[in-house]
Amino acid sequence: MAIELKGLTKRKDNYSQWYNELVVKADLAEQSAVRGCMVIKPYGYAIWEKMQQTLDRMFKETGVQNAYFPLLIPKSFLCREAEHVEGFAKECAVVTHYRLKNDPNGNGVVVDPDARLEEELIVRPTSETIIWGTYKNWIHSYRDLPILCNQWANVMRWEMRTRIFLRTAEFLWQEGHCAHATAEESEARTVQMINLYAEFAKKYMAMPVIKGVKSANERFAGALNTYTIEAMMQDGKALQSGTSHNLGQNFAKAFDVTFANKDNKPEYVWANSWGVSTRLMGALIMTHSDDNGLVLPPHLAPIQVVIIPISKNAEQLAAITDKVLPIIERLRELGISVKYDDADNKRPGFKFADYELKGVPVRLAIGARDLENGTVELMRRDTLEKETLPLAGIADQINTLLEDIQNNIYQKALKMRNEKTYICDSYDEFKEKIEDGGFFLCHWDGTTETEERIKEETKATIRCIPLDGDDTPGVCMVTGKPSARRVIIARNY
RNA sequence: CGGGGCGUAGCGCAGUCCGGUAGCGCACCUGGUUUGGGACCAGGUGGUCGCAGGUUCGAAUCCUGUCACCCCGACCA
Repeated sequence: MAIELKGLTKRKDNYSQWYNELVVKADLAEQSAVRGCMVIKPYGYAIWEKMQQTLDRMFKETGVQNAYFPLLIPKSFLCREAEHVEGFAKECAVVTHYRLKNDPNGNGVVVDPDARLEEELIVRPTSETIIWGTYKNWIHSYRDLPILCNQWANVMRWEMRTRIFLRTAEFLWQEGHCAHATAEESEARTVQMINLYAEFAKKYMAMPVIKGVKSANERFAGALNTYTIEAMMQDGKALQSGTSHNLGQNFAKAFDVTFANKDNKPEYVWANSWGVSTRLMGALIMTHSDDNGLVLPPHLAPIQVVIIPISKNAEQLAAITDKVLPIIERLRELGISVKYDDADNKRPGFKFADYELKGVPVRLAIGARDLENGTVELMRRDTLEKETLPLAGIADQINTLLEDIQNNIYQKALKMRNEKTYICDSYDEFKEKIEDGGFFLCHWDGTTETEERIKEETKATIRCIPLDGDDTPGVCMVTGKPSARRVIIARNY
């Protein structure tokens, strides 16, 4: 069943189809000519930049500095940590040659067989190995610690199936890599960063998340422990939105990174890594969008206010512009990004629909009627409510309204998640209800076998063992064995 | 890699069963009228029908091969 809704085609039985179309129509991104890769278009990138700037600031407030490490990783580096190779080996792009030459048969260029690399290079799927290969040279004494580095980079994972923003072959992300003198310090940093991500999700993305620990099955390859934030999309599926890994001494041992402690005894360094990616864009889209398109949280919207003049002729437009300019000036003083769209080649109705599709939080429309009355029409994107207000003081009102919208869409997302979160003690009931999506708080005996069985029978996985909330013990929903506390089980992207 | 689908103008599609001048809607260009929710009228541009073979007087259509892409699985952030 396909329903045409103001430019979007929403197929009720296929959420991802709808999502893909929204991405394209809101001018965020498109498929590239390269398999599984994505072109992020200017408007989409502007949102990503907002996220970047915010996160970057938050990182730096905790003492993290930015650095950059190579794109290409020698194959031998990747092999050093056994679990790590195992986890990533199956999805790596490999550079084998360094030169092309003209095809002797005249068909363009071919790889020059004489230019084979002695050691193949891997396009980084993540940078732990190259970074620990480098840190070895940076760390000699406890005085060199901690090292708190972050890099903004692209990585590549040759996924079998890709989905725009959620799982592309190449994606943009930040990856933080810290080296510490003690296990306690490293664990504290790991937790600090997952808390930071959760705060970012809540305050900026208006997206509620559940903080938790991954089960052994879902853990990062080479980590002792993986912390995660899990969000719920509108179709009830979970989306892992950020992770922070306590790597213990695994990478220090693999790359032989030791330091002299205060007693001049050698010790392996303690490590953690943490990252979020352009997947957050997917999360943003799938958390807030409605049938009219994107709904952007004001804190991340590249355009927070759009002003659309409605005029019959040039003189009228000039009169409107006169009224609008002071408003723009005041909005900018308040730090609000505003676009005055006085282009005369699109009609107002088109602009209304277009900015709704792009998720601009507040729209002002001003025409002849308003000129007479000294008013302006304001529409808020989250509720689509329209109101005619006096021009005087409108900018300051908008300032408050933006916060209101930010808060409202968070509450809306939270309400949605709460309504689709169930406490469930019966496996039969679980199997039935999981079909409609949602988070299920269930007791689990903590074994990989049970987790695998649930996955096989229901396609749902343990998203995380929550850090907060009800932690009373019980018995496993599947096996009846003892359970330490309820975990979150859901189908996921 | 398995199962299903699809490939025809920038986008969305019809035409394929039953071979006979390449079509429609949107977009785009020109002119005019319009402008408070995706404007209207008139005229116009644009396609070696995914690619390669084959059958035929003649192929988008039939046959063989091949390559993309999409959806569902397996894998994963």
